[in-house]
Amino acid sequence: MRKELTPQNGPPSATIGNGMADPLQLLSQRFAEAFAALAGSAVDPAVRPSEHADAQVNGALSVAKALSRPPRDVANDVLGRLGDVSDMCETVEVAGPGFVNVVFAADFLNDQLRIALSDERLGVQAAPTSETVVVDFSAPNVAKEMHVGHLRSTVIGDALVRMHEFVGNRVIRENHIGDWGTPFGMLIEHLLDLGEARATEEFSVGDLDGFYKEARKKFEADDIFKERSRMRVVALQAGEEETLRMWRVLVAESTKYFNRIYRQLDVLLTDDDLMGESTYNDLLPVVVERLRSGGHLRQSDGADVMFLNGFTNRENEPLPLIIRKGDGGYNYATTDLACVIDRVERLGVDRMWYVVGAPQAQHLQMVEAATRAAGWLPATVEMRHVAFGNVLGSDRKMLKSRSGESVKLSALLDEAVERARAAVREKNPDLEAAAQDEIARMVGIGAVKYADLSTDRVKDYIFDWDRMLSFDGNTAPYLQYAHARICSIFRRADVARDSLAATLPSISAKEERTLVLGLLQFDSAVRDTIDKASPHRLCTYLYEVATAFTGFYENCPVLKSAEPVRSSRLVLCDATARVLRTGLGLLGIDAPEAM
RNA sequence: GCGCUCGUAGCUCAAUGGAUAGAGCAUUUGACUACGGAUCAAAAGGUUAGGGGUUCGAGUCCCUUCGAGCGCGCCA
Repeated sequence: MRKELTPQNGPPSATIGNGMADPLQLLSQRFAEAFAALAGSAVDPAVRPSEHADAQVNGALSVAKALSRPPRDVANDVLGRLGDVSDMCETVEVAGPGFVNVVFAADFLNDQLRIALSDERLGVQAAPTSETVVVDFSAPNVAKEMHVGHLRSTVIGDALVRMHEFVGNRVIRENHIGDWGTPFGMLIEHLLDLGEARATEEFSVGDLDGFYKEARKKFEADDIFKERSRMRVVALQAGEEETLRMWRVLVAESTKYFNRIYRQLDVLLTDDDLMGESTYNDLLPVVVERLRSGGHLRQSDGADVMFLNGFTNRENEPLPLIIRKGDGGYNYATTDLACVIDRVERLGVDRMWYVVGAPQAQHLQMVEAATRAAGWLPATVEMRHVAFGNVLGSDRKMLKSRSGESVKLSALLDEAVERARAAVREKNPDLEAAAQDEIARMVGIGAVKYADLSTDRVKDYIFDWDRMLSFDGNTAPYLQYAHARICSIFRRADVARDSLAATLPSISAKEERTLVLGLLQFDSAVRDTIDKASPHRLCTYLYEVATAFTGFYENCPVLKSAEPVRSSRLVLCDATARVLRTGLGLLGIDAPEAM
């Protein structure tokens, strides 16, 4: 069976988040003082990774302009005010038009690595204050198949949840499933026609699209059925008990199905995270009443609407946000407003992140504008659209199955595992069948997730089995392989990884220093990824670590080296494996110990 | 028509306003009886869609043209 679905970080403890930072940040702090002394005000030293050194400081160039002085003079002046940095730096020198190139002292890097390794979070600092973050993601529809369209929201949202939890924020996952609205009249009537037993069976084999399409077909072709459906919607909204019971059957069967997909995908979502549209029904009249009493509602073509500054329709007239339809019903905008009230007033959020496709941008902007205007969303609370692009086929059009339909998520994940299984069987035929299955699952699911997470989320990406399952390049299998290789070294060495706790790393070769410098930037990588809500930044970082490890592995023999080098290198191996495993874990991807 | 997003090597993708725009694949050349060959090294490949501007410095910011995708009143 699968492992349990708990996040990997334990509860905060005294041993984590102990204030260490990556070398570039520490360097930045030192330079900030020198720049402030020189310029008379706070200046960002602009410390960056460099191809010419371990780090470069760019601040002198921008300051020079303001001071009307030659940049190199300013850079030299800064160095003069820097004080003694020999504890940290081996060399500090002005280069080019006014850059300052810095090479760190090996002992300093050794120390920082030792500190990071004593921390179960590997140096990643806790959020300054623990914030309450709602992440709204996945959101499939009841009685409908989950398809590739749900992949990105689910995978990206899950990764962001894991990262927020990792840095100590209080995260509330919200799965805003589509469990209400006019289609339920037709779905319930179709359920009645089929009989519950048969309908339940259809759901359990995962053929939800068939169920939905049959209902839709009858609705369009059969006026009597259509009328029954309308009446059923009225009964549902009126809370008629038998109707509600059948509605619950539909929801329960659907969520069972969603959960199967979520376990298959290995994401954290459970029934506890369900916050369907129906959850907010009682709040909808409150939304209207508050807006009305606040003087925010206007009448337009019989509907209650809000007009918000800056939104116009195709005739260049003010574009309304429809709060209550002409027929008295509510639509999704009203529900989204209720969501904001719930999250702010009941949950006390600091941040709301909507992991929703890019086409919803205008809608979410209007929801934000409306709730800010109504005074429900304080300026201190962040509302952020974590937008993403489409999954495309090799033809650069929306990914479709051969028959032209959207691809079922379950079928796609099955295929991923099957393809991974074939690769594992071919490459490592000695593995036991059970191990092969488990590794195939980790590799196949990991490949799909990583392909989705490793490119800038706002862009479309092209879905390509061969590329995502390749062991070369920026892929999950490559990172997993690097991790498995390290585990193999320890098996051969017959050294327990935790026995190295007292061993101090000692950098000598340049490949070691490159690797260590990379490992020490885990903190920055994670926090930058959260700041930008861009998982691909963490992916790029992990790929760079794996690449640096490959360079180390090729040039720095581990097991063949004499002590104390051997032990020091084993520490670097252990550190790399921990960063890779933890980093992949933050993306929701497992790292097998052999593959 | 208005608005949003995107356009980087043959392909797929990176790149906090910083030095010579980086990777992988594919191509070409080479290395080693191997701490896991699922390897490594090297070469070649670019007017960052075009044009203008801001800046000491622009793939990145602003304007504009072209191209692609998506939104724009009672579905969600």
